[in-house]
Amino acid sequence: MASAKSIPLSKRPLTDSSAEELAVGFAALSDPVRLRLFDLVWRAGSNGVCSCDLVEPLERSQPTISHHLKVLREAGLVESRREGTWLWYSVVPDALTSAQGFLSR
Amino acid sequence: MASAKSIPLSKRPLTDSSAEELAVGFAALSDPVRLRLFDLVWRAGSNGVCSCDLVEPLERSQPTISHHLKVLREAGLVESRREGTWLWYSVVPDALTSAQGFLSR
DNA sequence: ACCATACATTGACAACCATCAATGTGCTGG
DNA sequence: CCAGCACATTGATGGTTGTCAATGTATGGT
Repeated sequence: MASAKSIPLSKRPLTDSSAEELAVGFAALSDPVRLRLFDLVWRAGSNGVCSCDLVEPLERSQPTISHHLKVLREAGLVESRREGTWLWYSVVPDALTSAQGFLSR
Repeated sequence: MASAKSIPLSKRPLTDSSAEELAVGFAALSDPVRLRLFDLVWRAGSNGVCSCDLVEPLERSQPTISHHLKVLREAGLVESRREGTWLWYSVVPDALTSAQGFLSR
């Protein structure tokens, strides 16, 4: 007999939970300011970028940038490392793999 | 002299307008219900799927599904074709290429 | 003409979001 | 210990969003 489990994962529709997980990632990238923010962090590579260098190019207040970085962090897209007074942000490795997997099928 | 124009596009940070365009696409995919909706339409292939078959599996009211389909349509991700009383939805070809391009660098 | 079906639109409401000024916290140098 | 810098948090505000009940519109059959 053919049970539901015999259907390959890729042939089954999105489960509620994986849709939820993917949506969190996409939501983090759904704001233009946050996208440019993520782009700047990404370009900085593994060294990362000091958040003090992110306020001016995005033309937003410091609290607003801090808020967006928090959203990106809680979505698991970026992480931060202390360096004295400064915080250096970098992209979490493989943070985008599930999104990439969904978009390219 | 080296002008800004000599820098390759891929090496320059996201412009405001392309960030806006990408954000619209990601925003359309930032809701779990809408993601599953898009997934179902996608799986239907070029034939498309009747929207009457999308209400029940997503456990939302008909107006809610209609609303989400409108969001996906206005984001340029899906399109609809009339077939008598029914509307058949399908994914717009190349709708995801810019998003894919951004995510895989 | 009438009715049923498929889908869209409206209106309303609670929840969420982007933004900033003001304030708080933690670190460093003197 | 204090002054200054980097960054986070709070509170407030105007705008947006997901949802549904009610209603509207279009199409097809009888």
